[in-house]
Amino acid sequence: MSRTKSPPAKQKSAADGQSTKGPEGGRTSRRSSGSVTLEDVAKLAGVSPITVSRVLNRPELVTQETLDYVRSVIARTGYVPNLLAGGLASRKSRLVAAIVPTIANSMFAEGIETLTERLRAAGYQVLLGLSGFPTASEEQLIGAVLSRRPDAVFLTGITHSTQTRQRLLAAKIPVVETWDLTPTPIDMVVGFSHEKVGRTVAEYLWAKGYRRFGMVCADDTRALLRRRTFIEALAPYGITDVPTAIAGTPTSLKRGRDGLIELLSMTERPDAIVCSSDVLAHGVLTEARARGLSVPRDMAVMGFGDLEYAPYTIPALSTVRIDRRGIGQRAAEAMLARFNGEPVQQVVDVGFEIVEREST
Amino acid sequence: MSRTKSPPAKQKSAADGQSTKGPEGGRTSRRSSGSVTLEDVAKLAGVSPITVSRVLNRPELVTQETLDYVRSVIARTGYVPNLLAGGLASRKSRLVAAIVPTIANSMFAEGIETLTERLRAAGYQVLLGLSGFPTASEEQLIGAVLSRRPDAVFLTGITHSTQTRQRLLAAKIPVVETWDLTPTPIDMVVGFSHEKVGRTVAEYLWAKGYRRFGMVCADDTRALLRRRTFIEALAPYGITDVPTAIAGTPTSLKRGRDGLIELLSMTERPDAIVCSSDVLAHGVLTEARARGLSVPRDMAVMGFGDLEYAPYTIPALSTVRIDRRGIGQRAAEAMLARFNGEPVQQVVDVGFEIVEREST
DNA sequence: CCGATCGATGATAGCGTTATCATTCGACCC
DNA sequence: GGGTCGAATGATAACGCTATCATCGATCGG
Repeated sequence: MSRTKSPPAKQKSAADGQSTKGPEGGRTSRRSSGSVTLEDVAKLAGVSPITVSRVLNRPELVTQETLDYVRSVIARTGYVPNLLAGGLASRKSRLVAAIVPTIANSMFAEGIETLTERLRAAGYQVLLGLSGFPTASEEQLIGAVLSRRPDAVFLTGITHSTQTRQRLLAAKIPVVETWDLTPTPIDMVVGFSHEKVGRTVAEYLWAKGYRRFGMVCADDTRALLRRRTFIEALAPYGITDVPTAIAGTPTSLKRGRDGLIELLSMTERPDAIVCSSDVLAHGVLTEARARGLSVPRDMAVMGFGDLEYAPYTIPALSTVRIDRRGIGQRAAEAMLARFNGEPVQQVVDVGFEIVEREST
Repeated sequence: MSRTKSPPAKQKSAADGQSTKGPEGGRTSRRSSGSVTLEDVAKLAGVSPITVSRVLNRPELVTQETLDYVRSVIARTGYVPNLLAGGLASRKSRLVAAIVPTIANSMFAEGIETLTERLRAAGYQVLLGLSGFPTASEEQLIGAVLSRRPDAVFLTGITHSTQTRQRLLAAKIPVVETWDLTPTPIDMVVGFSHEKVGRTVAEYLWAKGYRRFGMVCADDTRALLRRRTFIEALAPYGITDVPTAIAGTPTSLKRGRDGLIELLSMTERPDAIVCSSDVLAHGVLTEARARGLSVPRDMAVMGFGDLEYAPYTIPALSTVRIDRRGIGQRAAEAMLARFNGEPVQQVVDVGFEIVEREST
């Protein structure tokens, strides 16, 4: 506890004698911002700037005494570190970019929430990029985002232009592709197999005895992929045609209702309707009710996602459970592991699960 | 068109003679990152760094000829500007922080989407902060966010701690509070009056002839505010008691169903149920159906928000329309106006509108 | 025909941090 | 008892960009 040097005594006087960045300090800089800098804190505390930096970032290297005193000065001055400067010097921005088509439906939003929260707890923040708007290509978005020098990138899907891949590769940072699976990710991938989902749903419904199928499917890469394997899996059973109403994106309850209307107008009533999302399924359920159709007696309905409300619709919606938050969490963990130089799994399959409720 | 100086000729040779940052260039820096910098581009193009900077940021100051050539070098080298460095030097981060409780329901998510998209088009990006997680106080979030030196901040709500207000004020940047209204914003506010919503809904339902009211209300500042004025507005009519089921946040269809169950267990069946969100209302509608209650004959249901599905539920949901995307848009516009030094309205009321459908 | 003006470009000096190496000083070991 | 080591702190020089002022011709009005 007893130390020769006594920082507190020293700076108290310094603190009193010199106000924060007045015009008195030698020559006035023509660019200074007026806000408190690390150097100001250092002067007031009577230590070198690097010590203040250590107090903030590597406190274990600093004496308890110095630590306490510098911290008190920081509190007193209301110093807010400048992470632009810190990031420039350390080449670590503590920023993670997340690129998703949309956050306006909980499909992706929950994963982003979990990602954001996990990363925040570790001192990172999330830069949001929306690729679903037609005005911004993923290409441009990547450029804008990389100029912030993020420490990692979260991507939705596995289909990216060659240029996008190259730029991400060139950035030499962890990249996590999500919501799908591939043996050849840019870097890492956290998702599940849409092909498998399609096949599993087909087998499930076939086993339940359904024979005439219809689909309400979003106009979306992954949804269409599930549709393809769903149909392929039924081929061996002699099913050659699965009438499909293509709903636009973003999916909505209305589009689900419209999808069923369209489907029923183009074909005899199927005995099972497979939807590419719970939202669409909810719409199908609603439209079925409006038409006096009983689900599942007249027609079964299958969703995808297992959103919050799936168990609470009438009838309760059978669906495919996806661990949406798990995707965000695994992605965050993979990034953090990489930051720490720990080994990571390149391909993480979060799987899925058929959830049978009342609608099938 | 004819110029004495011929940049193209000059640098072509330079480009060929000197590869990007090899070990040959004098003394090797001990910290260089290896990625292409603005200086590299400048050398290759045979111009000064500042000219390259101008090509990127103020192209109108540069000759077409120089512009074209420098751009070709940028493309050839795959140069990605470093906005950390740029932000540090220019004191403009081109970053906007958005703090919302959650993005997992479209209430806030759509506004954030619109904000993000509008700002992106103007060269700004959005840093996402989630205040809804109990592990992170808004206080801490503000600190983390301000250390990025954002050019503006988007906040949800108007209730913030004194310290939060002070720190935001001290940052001297545009701050837009949203989703509520106050005559004394930190800086600007874009929202609507919850008090007025409560009163308006009360008058509307009273005028429709409803007399026994119940509420399913989220445990949320603004929802509770609407509830208060709703009840106050009914007092003159002799209504002294409005049984309320308080639903937790985040709201969900399940919580709406549970809310109705709770409400019906605590009181005689009201003839109108007012819900603090469409999600809850949807749950109430669902539970009513499960109990064989006819809406609105046995019981009217009123929502809040006018989410996408409100017109498509059965019966179609009467609700209060809020221009959710408009809030994001106005906020973005206010920020951009401030960046350009244009005058802005401190208080923007986006209003609301009762939407009468079938459920009332 | 000359000073004023303007357009294009450049030199210099930061912006606020942290990486890296250096220094100091007491403890400790053989 | 002298050399070694390690803990704590500091000096210096980047990090990659832009603000600011300077420079250099060309243009132009009187």
